[in-house]
Amino acid sequence: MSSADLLPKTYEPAAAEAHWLRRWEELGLHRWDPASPAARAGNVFSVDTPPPYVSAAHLHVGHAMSYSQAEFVVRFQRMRGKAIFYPMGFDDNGLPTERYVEQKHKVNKAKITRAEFVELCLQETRAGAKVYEDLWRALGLSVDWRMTYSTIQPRAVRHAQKSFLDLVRQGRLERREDPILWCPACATALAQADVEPGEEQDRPMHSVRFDLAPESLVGAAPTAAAVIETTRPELVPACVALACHPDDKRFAGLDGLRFRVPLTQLRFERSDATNADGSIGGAVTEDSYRTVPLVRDASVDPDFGSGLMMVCTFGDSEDIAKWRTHKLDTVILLDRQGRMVTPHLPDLDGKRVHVQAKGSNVYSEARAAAVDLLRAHGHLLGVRANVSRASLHERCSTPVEIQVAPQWFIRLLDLKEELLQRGRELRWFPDFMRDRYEHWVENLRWDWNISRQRFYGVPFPLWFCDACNAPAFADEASLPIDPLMTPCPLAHCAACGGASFRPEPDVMDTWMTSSLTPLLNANWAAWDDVQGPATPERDRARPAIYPMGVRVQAFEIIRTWLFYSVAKSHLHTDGLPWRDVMISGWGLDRTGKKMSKRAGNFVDPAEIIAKYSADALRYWAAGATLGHDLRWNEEDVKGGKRLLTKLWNSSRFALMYLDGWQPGSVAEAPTPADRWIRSRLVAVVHEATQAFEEYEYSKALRAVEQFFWADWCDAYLEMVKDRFRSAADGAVVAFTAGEVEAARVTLRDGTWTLLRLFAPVVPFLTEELYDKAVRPLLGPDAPVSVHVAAWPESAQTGVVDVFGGMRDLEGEALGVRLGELVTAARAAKTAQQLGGGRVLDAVVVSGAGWEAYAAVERDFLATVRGRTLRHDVVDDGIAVGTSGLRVRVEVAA
RNA sequence: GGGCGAAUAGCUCAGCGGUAGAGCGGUUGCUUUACACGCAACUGGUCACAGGUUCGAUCCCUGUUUCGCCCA
Repeated sequence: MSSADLLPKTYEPAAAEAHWLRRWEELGLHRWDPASPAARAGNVFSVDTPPPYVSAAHLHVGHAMSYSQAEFVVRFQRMRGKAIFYPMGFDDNGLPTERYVEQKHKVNKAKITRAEFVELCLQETRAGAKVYEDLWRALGLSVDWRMTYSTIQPRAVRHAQKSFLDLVRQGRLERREDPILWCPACATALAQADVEPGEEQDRPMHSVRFDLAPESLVGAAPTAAAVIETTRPELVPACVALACHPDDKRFAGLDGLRFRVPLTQLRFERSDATNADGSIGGAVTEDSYRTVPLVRDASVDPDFGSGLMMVCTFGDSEDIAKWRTHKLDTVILLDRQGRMVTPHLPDLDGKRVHVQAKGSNVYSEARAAAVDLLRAHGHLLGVRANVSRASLHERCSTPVEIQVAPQWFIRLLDLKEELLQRGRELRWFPDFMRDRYEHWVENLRWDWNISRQRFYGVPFPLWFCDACNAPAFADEASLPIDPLMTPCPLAHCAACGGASFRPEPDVMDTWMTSSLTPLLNANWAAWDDVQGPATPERDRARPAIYPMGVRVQAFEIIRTWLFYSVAKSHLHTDGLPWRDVMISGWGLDRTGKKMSKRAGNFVDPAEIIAKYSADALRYWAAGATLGHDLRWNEEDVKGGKRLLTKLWNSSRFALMYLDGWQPGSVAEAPTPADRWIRSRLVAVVHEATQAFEEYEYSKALRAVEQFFWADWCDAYLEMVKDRFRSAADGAVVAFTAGEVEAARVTLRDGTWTLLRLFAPVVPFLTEELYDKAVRPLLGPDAPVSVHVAAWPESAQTGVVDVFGGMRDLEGEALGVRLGELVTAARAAKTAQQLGGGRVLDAVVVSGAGWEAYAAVERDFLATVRGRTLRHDVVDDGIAVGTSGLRVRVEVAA
């Protein structure tokens, strides 16, 4: 059997991909091996890759894109000789999972125990993880699946709790009653990250008159009043100040005065009698107003409305800022379900701020009632149309409110400078992403609230004393622990001696755990454990991989996942979590919108893989410039499929001429064509290497693909065909044995190098070709897989290991001339409607300066299949580049 | 309102101080023993707009407009 028969005429991706997935697993190619020479030498590339929420079952090609992009670099680094630590994680705790389970199982939280609910969450988590893992495997992600972690597993819980206790020990944690973002529908505190801007909606602007308090009227015009504009009239009774810009002269006369808050004078006296309409009876009387001061604050826009602004507790974060700055009173009118608590205003009391009407969250029964009251008492001066956006809880689209409740906070605001410095120490790819981190940290205004009033998440390792409310923290050795299941080990409260405790019912913000993924991968919590050979691989302490090599993620979670991770590593290890950060863009649909399950514009990656192969999908993903979004375009996936076919066919072609070859029996004598393509390949190897080192996989692929298609296939393979023809087969040029040998060496080494260059992006096809076509040519020491073969440029020496590793500039110049001649002659053939295979009796070159082209005459004739070359003084034919030469072709009649 | 990014061929995108590039599409040939998922030759662009710097600007600077995103 000849070696050419080893390659079937067509490539069958489905069979090949399934085969190699199995085989790679058997070979353990992707396993982290701490005992490997590279790992011992500290030559490690470790990857902190995003643990996706597994519960949403919303996988689309955008996910396939971003995970593939990171993996291109992983495969490159593996070939560069690095010991790879590449685990996959799944984020399965927190609110998103709860919401998903609630919706899918129609859970009524009143009718289910906490334990039952958590079990449902775990069940969905396992099912979701399976879907993800199947896709990641099918995509060929070279993950060490033994290292998989989940953020709800005991090891992760232990890390999150240890992190908590460590921060308690450092004095970084505080329990405070603070204004916090709150979802009235989910009845929990939220992180800034859980909030998204809503659509623009009609939110009318109400003009409300505030009268001067009589005691302020001394010396002022008795009719003076202040007018504010607000979209939240129901919060008027919660007003604690009016504010204007410090330089606003219009209000100069009002400084130091106080204003009556509308509606606060009303008193409702409940009577036992019931009114005729069934409402609760009672008389409304008037009492004294609550009054508020005027404060001056630079954040007030003097051009907005009347220039005077109402500060209430709390409508938005601007209110909180002014409340803090000016140490204002606190008046809370909303309960945790978003209902008004105004016992003195029965028309308003108990009314909900947001009614979840179908497809709308605009209607507010509280607002309507408040407007009626304001109007009835003469405080409403007008209503004008206005559109604006509310901040919504991204999981349920309920407008977010602000509540005050005791929560655990990690103090971060005093660390801004240090955290900015950490951001500067990181290497950002692309670099401009650094700005997003800088601006986020600079504008940081709140400490990190890590409390969530939910069920499913990492419990806080502590109890409260029933007598004095002092916290009793769990011992670090007892982690992981759930205080709801385990009684407090203390007999008496350290603060007051009390003997009874209650568990902290809240759970931690999901980022509290996610921010630990670098430490979790390094198994930080186990660094001080005694470990033996029996310690399972996934539980081993791995301080050697920390800090990790690279964090991979999308840009929208720089302010959360990345920021919190940097903060945690700074606090726990006084260092960076990783050296590099690689920020990817989004997968967009064909109209340029972000792809998502919710929007219904997603493309299922499994279908695409089935239709075009995983390699083809990866090829599409490789088309996005790092950090930029990529539109879905099935044509580009087809382009990937075409590339696979082209690679397959060109390798078959090369192999055909290497059949039965005894290398080295003749000394090779490279022609200009050989010298040109060899030098070009050396240049491309270097270009691709540089690009991959900078995480510029798309640039690397472009360079390689451009070379492969245009230079290697269209040019060089055509140039070389004639060398393998005998005179009987119609050879037009007689090449020497040394020249034929040179072509064979070029075909072998070129093909081998191209497979290695393409391997990170299209791992299956290149492995199949390597195994069937190239490996037999490399002898007994051939690597077991193209993916553990040495990258053609050494990481240590920078030397390219193919064709002597040096550029041949003279050869490249000859190649350019050859190319110009070939193009002109082909144009001449096309003009005469001659096929490429048609043998020409003569090629006629005219013009001065032919001498410069003489060296490429034989390669030229061989390429265009011309028997003879003739010079002519008559200028005629197709121009050769800018040389002044012209070319025409002649065939026998 | 602030920030980041983008604006280049019909489409999707590279490029980025010195005569504008690729893929797809379109046109015309070619069934050439690797490949018709191909080959050859073509087609196609005031490089958003207005100023400025420069011998020279798609590229640098300033401003404007439009789009996307992040944050107020």
